Amino acid sequence: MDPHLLRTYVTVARLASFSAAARELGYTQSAVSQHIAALEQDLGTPLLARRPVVPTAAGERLLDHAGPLLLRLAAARADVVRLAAAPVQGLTLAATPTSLGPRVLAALPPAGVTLRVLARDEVPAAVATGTADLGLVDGLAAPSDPLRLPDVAPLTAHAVGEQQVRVLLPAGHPLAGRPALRLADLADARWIDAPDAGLPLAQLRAATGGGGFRSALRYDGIDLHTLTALAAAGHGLALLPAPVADGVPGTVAVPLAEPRVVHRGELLHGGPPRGAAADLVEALRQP
Amino acid sequence: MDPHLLRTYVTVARLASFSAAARELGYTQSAVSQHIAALEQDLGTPLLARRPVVPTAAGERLLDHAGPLLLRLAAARADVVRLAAAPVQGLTLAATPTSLGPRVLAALPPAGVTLRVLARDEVPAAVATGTADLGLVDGLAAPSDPLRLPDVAPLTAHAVGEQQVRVLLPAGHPLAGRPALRLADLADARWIDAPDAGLPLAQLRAATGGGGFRSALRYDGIDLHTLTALAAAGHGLALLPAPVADGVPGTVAVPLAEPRVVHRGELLHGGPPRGAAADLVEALRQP
DNA sequence: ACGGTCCATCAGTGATCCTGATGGAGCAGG
DNA sequence: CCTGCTCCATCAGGATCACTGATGGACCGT
Repeated sequence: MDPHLLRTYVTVARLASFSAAARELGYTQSAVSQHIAALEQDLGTPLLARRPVVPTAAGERLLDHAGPLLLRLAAARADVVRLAAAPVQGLTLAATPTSLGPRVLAALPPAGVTLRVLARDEVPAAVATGTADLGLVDGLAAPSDPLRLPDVAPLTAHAVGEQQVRVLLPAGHPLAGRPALRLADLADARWIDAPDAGLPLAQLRAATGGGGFRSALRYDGIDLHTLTALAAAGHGLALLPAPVADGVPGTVAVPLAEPRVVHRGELLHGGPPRGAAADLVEALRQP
Repeated sequence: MDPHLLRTYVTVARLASFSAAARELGYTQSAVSQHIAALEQDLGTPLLARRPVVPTAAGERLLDHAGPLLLRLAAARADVVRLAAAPVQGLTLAATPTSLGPRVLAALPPAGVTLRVLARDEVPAAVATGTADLGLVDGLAAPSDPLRLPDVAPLTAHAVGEQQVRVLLPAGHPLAGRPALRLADLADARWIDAPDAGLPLAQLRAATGGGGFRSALRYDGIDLHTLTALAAAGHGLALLPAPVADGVPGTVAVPLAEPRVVHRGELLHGGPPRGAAADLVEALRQP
């Protein structure tokens, strides 16, 4: 199970074509065919049905493994090389949209920062593969409970702050006048499902133990302004950290009383941070 | 970064010797030397100091990655092969010592079961690599919260039961008469640190947010009888699921009132279970 | 000084991995 | 039915790679 073979396998499966994969990878079609044949012989089972090119059951299973595997491989390489390479100029920060609270923004150095806003799952990957020097992720968690992150590589996490959670209601909503809300009261409401922007409904369902939380609209983007505008227009409720939820025009942000969860931010890095990254880690570290 | 090179690298690092690694892997010393040289050239940095053979900083970092990486690779292979191979005769079950509650024991088929009791981290690895068909892990968690398991591979988990948590006190302990205990009251007590037997103190500290929980004795074994005997003899307190803690001679098992955690068991499997494994999954599945 | 051990290096060879060419299968159009 | 096209499998050949076995230099204990 050579990683090269694995890589050509996933591109063949993705493009559903041997020849297209060969073009993309810079091989001849012959080489790709041999790669797949070698993999199938090694594993003792067909992985792809030909004509049309579709993964078999075993092939599907291999696809589940191959992505994380290749990611980890890239992460290992990047992590080791990072130690050896010269300290980088500048600082690349990968962050989820809701993780950029005032405290982080204040601590950023005045120049030389590249900021890439990514979906929640992509941040650890970016840090692991060295695409970013540091990562900022956030999410709902019980107080002083670490976030559950996909472990693509051994990353170090520091808590950088916990913020209150607010329910974002359109201004005219019947519950808008309440001083606080319990999540159980809102199980029957319609929610915006925005997995990439930090609001996966599945997480809410898990937190409250099951039912409810129907989705009114699924938002696959990442932009928070759009998300709050959707909430203001009555397309569904949203659960957001206080600094993001407060002051959105046309909405009311009501604190969440129950369950006792907080919006927690964590700073990720691979090896020991160096240069500007080290300064930022030091500045943001929980006192 | 060929996995073969990675494999010889980890064995060289483990044995601190090129020649010993060559013997173990069935290579010549020359080949091992070339493997390491190839890796170092590929990554552009020395990984090992020679004479004595000790990993450099970059090498240490690579070691952190290599283990999980090779594990995942083996897991991917096993998972795919499992789908293709003939359904296994019998059933191999990997379990932590505390995970074998009465419900599980009752559901086991009357014959043909191989049971391997392993440390908590080794169970997912055993299931992923196909050493076991099914895995049973357990641990403390908030009610209806999934366990945090090392994700060596995409495994499927089913909850199989939640049990009350008891503090195991020696019979003469001053707190033995209490109807219930709060963990915060016990932060200053001495605990048995038994990471392999399912009682890692680090987990307790995390659950209560920090301090306390000094360790009186560290128990590296896996055997529960020894652990309860240690607790009875006053070598420290232990936190155990009710079915294990109740009825241990010379001890009193007091329910834990605060924090509200349960002892949760989960059943793990890789691909879709087949044969006897499928029956057991069906029988244990939470109704 | 001298074996002994250990790792690095080198030459040689068998295996491997590519490319380019060829062939068969399926498909659309005539 | 035949033809032209696309797609994948297979084959032959050549460059490259990965091993072995031999040799050499560095260090260690005697």
